[in-house]
Amino acid sequence: MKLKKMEISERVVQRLTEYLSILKEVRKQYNEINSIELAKIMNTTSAQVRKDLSTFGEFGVRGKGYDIDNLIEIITKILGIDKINNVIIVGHGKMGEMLSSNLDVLGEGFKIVGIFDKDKNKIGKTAANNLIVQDIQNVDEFIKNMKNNSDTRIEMAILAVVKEQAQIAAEGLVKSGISAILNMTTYKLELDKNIKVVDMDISAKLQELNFWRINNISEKI
Amino acid sequence: MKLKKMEISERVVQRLTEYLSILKEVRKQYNEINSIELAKIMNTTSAQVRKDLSTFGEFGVRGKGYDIDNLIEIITKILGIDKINNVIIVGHGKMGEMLSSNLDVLGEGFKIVGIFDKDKNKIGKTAANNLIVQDIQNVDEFIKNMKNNSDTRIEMAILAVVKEQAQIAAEGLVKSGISAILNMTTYKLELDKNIKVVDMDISAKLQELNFWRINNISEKI
DNA sequence: TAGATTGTTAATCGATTAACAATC
DNA sequence: TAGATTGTTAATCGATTAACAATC
Repeated sequence: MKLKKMEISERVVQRLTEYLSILKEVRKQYNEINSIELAKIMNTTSAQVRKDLSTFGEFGVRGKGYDIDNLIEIITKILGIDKINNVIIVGHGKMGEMLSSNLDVLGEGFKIVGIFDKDKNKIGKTAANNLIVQDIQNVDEFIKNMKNNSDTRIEMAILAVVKEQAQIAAEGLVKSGISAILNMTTYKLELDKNIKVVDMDISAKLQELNFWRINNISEKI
Repeated sequence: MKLKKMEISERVVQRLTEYLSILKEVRKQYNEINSIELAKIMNTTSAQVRKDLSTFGEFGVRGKGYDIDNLIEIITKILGIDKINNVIIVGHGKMGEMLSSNLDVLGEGFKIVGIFDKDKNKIGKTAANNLIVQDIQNVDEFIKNMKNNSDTRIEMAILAVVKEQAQIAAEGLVKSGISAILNMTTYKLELDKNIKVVDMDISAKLQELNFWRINNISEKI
């Protein structure tokens, strides 16, 4: 799939993940959908739906709409979750445990292939997904051993350490070859700009929500 | 604090939560900061920092910059986390358990005052934070009993049920008086527009991250 | 006062939307 | 063909940034 490089905005990618989730839901009842119906569920305009999708190609049929299965397949490919992407979990506290024990939370397309912690009491224990928690000191060797086979290669990490360890842990991961980090800590990582970081901060989201609640003004969409 | 209603964008509020997190970190070393330094950590421009802050008032000193403690206090107030906001957790699976056992995850300003589930095996058990898991059928009574005292009133819920139950559970909460929901499910809730919803979808964030990784283009800031 | 940095205006940039030709 | 809905262009709207007067 060819993407017009540098021309895709963060917003479009975010909406793409929303479209996918909605389409999977709607598919339970329907085979087809048009931009007007999809826009309604998304709380946006049909023009935006069509524009977003047309960023990646022509997937609709004029006069008819979109085939839902087709759209699901295409978005799945665009997001790279048509194949399994290996992920390691770094930090096996409450958050890390939730991730390794909750089979559904990562969704399709991702597989946890390693769990690391620095706590001697946790190292060696078997997590709910049957992986053994490894010493964070061995993460470099682990990643490098896996990197020569595209099926085992690891480029993504979920960072679930305590805030205080976030920066140093992230730097170590980058040195070992990790190029994408889902940052579950509240620490704002400062890394080389070719490293992709997406932040996932529950307390920040709660703060946002609270702001809108107490100010009782409608969020712009 | 007076806000110019309807004139605050979602982006500004999101950045406000980031400023707060960064300022708390920087405060460990410094007392003051200027818009240039703050912008550098935020990966944005000093103009944006000043514009964002000036949305809410004049907090800086010309020629000097901002007093960090002062800024922290102000943002804390704007986000309404200078007081305790009561929250209930609905759904006590892996995600709900993580939330009720991880003391830090909600951050300051929020307090879990109730945990609800519909699973008979969970109801009556004591969670890690010493609250007893209650039958979801009692949530309406619980919320209504609390609502006449501003210290006990509950307006926020964290929705951590399985996707299939999300819509129906959310509708119930709204009927009981909940006006703000942090939605941890992948289901796109459809509720009255005066109900505030913030989505927190780990799989969606992973998908986003994966997109940027495989396309290796820089996200716009 | 001179130097520095804010707060704000105006210019720019980018994202959303309306409108419509293309076409199923 | 007539009706419907896409894909895309052009217009609009909103957010970001540059620039600078205000002022500490």
